Amino acid sequence: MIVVMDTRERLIESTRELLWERGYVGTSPKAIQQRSGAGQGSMYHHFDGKPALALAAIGRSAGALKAAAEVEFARPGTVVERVTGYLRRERDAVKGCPVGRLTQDPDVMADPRLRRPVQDVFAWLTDRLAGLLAEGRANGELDIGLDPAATAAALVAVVQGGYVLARSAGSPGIYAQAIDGALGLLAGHVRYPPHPDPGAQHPDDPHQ
Amino acid sequence: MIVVMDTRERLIESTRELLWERGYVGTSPKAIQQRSGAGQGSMYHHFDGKPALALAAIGRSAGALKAAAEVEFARPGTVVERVTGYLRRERDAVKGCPVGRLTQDPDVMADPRLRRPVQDVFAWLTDRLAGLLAEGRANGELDIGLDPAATAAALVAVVQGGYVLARSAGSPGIYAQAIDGALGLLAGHVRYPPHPDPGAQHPDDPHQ
DNA sequence: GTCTATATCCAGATAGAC
DNA sequence: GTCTATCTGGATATAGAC
Repeated sequence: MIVVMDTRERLIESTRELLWERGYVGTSPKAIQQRSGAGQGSMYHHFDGKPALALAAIGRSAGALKAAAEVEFARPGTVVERVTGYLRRERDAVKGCPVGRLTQDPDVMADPRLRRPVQDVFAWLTDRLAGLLAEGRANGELDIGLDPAATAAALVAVVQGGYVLARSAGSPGIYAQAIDGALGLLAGHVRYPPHPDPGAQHPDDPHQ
Repeated sequence: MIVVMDTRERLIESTRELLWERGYVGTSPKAIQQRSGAGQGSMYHHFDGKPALALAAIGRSAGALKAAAEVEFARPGTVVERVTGYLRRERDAVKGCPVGRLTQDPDVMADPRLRRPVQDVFAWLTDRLAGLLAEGRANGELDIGLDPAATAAALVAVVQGGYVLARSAGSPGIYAQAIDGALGLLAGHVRYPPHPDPGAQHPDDPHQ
């Protein structure tokens, strides 16, 4: 299947890539034009300027992050399996997180409109994960003493910090190690089996 | 005590602050001159150019990070107490990590000389922490099943990722929560008491 | 919608006087 | 050591023709 992108679409995708690779401060209109193949006039026809283009690109990256996480969270399986799926999801660790890296961009953080999608997606992510952990605590899978909100924040932080370590090392090994460490720590709070939940399909217990 | 810095010193410190606040790409020679109070000619007399100035500033930030961590690691007390001290050390979470933020700077990562101190300090930090955790495992304080290297990577990642979350939220609460979560997870692997170590002074057991 | 021309300002220096 | 002058190029647009 060949997907032909129109100019507007190519501008947004090129901006997304450049924000990921070089950040907002490090991305120039000229670089966006060259990568997208659009001319000067064409770019300013479709978008007011660099901030408007960045807003479209950032919104899209935040949406993609949310969707990719939700895929893992919504899988069948125990809470621990789904959390593990999220943490072990394939990522290009050395490339870093397209949303997380924006928190280091002073001009993004200074502009409320650019900052909003970044703030919102991390708030959503930690809340969603906290809900999942609370579910695991309620069904007996996880220790009653485990704080869902704090644990969720820690797990999201391990992913974001894992990117930092992988970039500093220039290789993804330390990212995988950090995830392993987090799962090893979590394992100390897992109790089997979870209580059966009539509303859920469990792969090991498919009511056959 | 009044400390008078000479021009060279003010240039390095100003660069350090600007790299922290705005990154390498976002920091211009002019901004450095204005903050340091040095003129154009003065700056280029003391340093070859922006990369040379950044190298001095980054080396200093990396050294400061290492020294601050070592203060916590070298305190008296159990391994868990010292790891807790490191994690709970006062940090301006919203400002972020002066070294970690450089991993998002494409021009820093692309220059081996600028990148080296960043890479080295994170490698040192995870190794140092892994050694401490191995010590805790050996003296019976920590579960035998705990992987020191992976756990160390996870804990360093929680700190770095906590900064990302705090910056995204614009407030330090989520950073503290992530640290709490990590310590809560670690608590599931702590066994008391540690074996007595004749070479160490323990505050709860001071051989009085 | 896309193109080219033009404009202003800043980045990042170099040169030489003092 | 510090100052001012000067330079090349890129960032970030705006204007108007096609």
